[in-house]
Amino acid sequence: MVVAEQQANVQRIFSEYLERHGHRKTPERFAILSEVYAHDGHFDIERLYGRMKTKKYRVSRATLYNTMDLLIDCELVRRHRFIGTQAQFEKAHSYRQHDHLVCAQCGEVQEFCDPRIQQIRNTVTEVMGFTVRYHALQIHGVCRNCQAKRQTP
Amino acid sequence: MVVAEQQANVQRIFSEYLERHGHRKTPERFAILSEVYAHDGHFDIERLYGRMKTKKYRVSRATLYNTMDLLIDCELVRRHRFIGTQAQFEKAHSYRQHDHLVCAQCGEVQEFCDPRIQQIRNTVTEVMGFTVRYHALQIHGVCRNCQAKRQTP
DNA sequence: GTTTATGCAAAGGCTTTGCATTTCA
DNA sequence: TGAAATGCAAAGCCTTTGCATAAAC
Repeated sequence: MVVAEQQANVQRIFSEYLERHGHRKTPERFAILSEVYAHDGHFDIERLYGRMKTKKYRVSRATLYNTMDLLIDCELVRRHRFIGTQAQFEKAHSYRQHDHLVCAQCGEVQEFCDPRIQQIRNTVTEVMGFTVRYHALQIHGVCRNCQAKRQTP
Repeated sequence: MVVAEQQANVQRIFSEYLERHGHRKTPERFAILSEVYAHDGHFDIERLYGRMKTKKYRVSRATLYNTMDLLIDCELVRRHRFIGTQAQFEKAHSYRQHDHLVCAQCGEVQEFCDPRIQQIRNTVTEVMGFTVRYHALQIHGVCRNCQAKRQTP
């Protein structure tokens, strides 16, 4: 099963990361990673907190924030700020490179891919001497659905 | 003088925008716009508040936040969230299209341009039926300076 | 046995809100 | 004059911090 494979994979990556940095391998950390990789799409801390509370594992918000920092550092999770101040997260491993379309009307966030973004990253490295770790491209506007609604109100 | 020209230009755009939307033309609003366009680079609300306090015009933080929303709506100002929760703003008119390189080491934000981003916007419109209003591309990593420091510590 | 992580609650920082006062139209 | 904007302070929301307790190593 692909999902189980991915779980095993990221758990191993995280474990190695913790070891390499002298961090402890607590059950909370692995439970959080597991929960993060059990779902698709974006989530905020409150939602993750709720999910874990209803399930077997209850962790504090503080631990969620701390663990997110670790997961972001080892590139298993990405953090976004689409609108407002609240951070949104998503899993980042084995997930095809993508960027986001944010609809100003309905607030929905769609994903899209474009290979030219990789070319831009390469150019930035070559021309500006900038070592790229990651990028985030958000395109804001009005999605197809909301546009249809506009025309026939 | 080019600066004065630009000031006159954006004041007119803002004035027309306010009229078109039935908003009032208060001196605070024009003073804020003027202050925003008197400087280059990014700024946060606190800095703008400080600048205006030391100068002739003192406005409340609430009015600054409200006016930023208006200026963003008429595309005279852009809002960014580079790191953390605090919003950064910059003027947007007559300013060549650009994106940002964010250094994780020193926190500096550089600008860069790449015409391929416009092609990506066009493709998104054609293929996904998404009407683009604006975009934001942030590339995170380590800038040239910090990399040099790393090598010779 | 140390040292690090967790959990809780309190503090913090940025932003928004409510309401009295002022000001534009 | 009437509706909208301002200013101030309080409230809100998300996030971080401090400290006692628990648990890795």
